[in-house]
Amino acid sequence: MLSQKTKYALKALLYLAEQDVDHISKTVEIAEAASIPKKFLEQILLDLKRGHFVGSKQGKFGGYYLLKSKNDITLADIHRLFDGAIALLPCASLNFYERCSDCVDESECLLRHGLITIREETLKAMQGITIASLVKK
Amino acid sequence: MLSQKTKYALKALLYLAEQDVDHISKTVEIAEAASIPKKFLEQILLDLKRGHFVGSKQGKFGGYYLLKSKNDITLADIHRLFDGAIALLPCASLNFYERCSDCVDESECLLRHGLITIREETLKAMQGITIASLVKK
DNA sequence: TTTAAACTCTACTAATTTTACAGAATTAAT
DNA sequence: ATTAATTCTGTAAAATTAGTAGAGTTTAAA
Repeated sequence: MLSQKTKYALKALLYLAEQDVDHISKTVEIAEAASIPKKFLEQILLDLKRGHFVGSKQGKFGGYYLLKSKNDITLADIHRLFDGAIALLPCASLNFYERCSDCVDESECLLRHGLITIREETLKAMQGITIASLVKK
Repeated sequence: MLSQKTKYALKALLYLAEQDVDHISKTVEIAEAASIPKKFLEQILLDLKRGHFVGSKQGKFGGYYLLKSKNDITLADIHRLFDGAIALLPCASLNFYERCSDCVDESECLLRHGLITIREETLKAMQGITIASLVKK
């Protein structure tokens, strides 16, 4: 399941994607439109900025805007940024690989192969969902 | 990601699937073979029993055995039993449906449609992975 | 009928993660 | 200077997860 954070991040990105290009959205504006606690959203937008998905303008009349094209922001990207691995176990993950501490021989693990298959399929599906595809209905 | 509980449940089921039919496995035997804390495993096996995936024989020389065919136990089943919904949000779930509290109009929600697509695809993938398919390499 | 060896059940606890909130610092426009 | 915004760090409550404890129940066999 997605965490609230990821869900809020997606809703914020959707809001930004719906604005005119060059429009700069204040945090409070996004928070109200998308029903997100403002202080929590501040953190999320900072994370999105560090992930280079959004840009910001500081100071008075500042705010946030999409940095990447909405076609280039996928559900997989945002999931990885906030919730981490797509795979069901770290040992089956591409970007968050970690060995299982209780695993004697990874190549012998019956579970791992199946989980890699799942990861490949869900990843493909999640990469197919972009902010753009969500916005256009 | 899978919880430890789900991972342990799968490992326990894999162990049971590898035994001869009619063989009854003691909890301690499974725990040692699959590196699972015994007391934790007891709970897990009880849950698997309540889910009708395994059966048990009580008393001396008792233990656990597969109740369903290993072809009929899917990753989706076990995920649902221990970790709940396959979908990324409750509002996109079949078996664990719940309305989002912050959602004004569900039919208008841009996120939900995409998440339903994802759920359909991951569910199909997870239903394709059975204990049998995992055991036979 | 007693004992041993197993499952069954409920409750508890510790650690971790999630979900925020608070407030000071910084930046930029007027 | 002042105002209005982002930025940064730290804190805290709530929920979840992972695991432990211990008493109870069942069954087989001596």
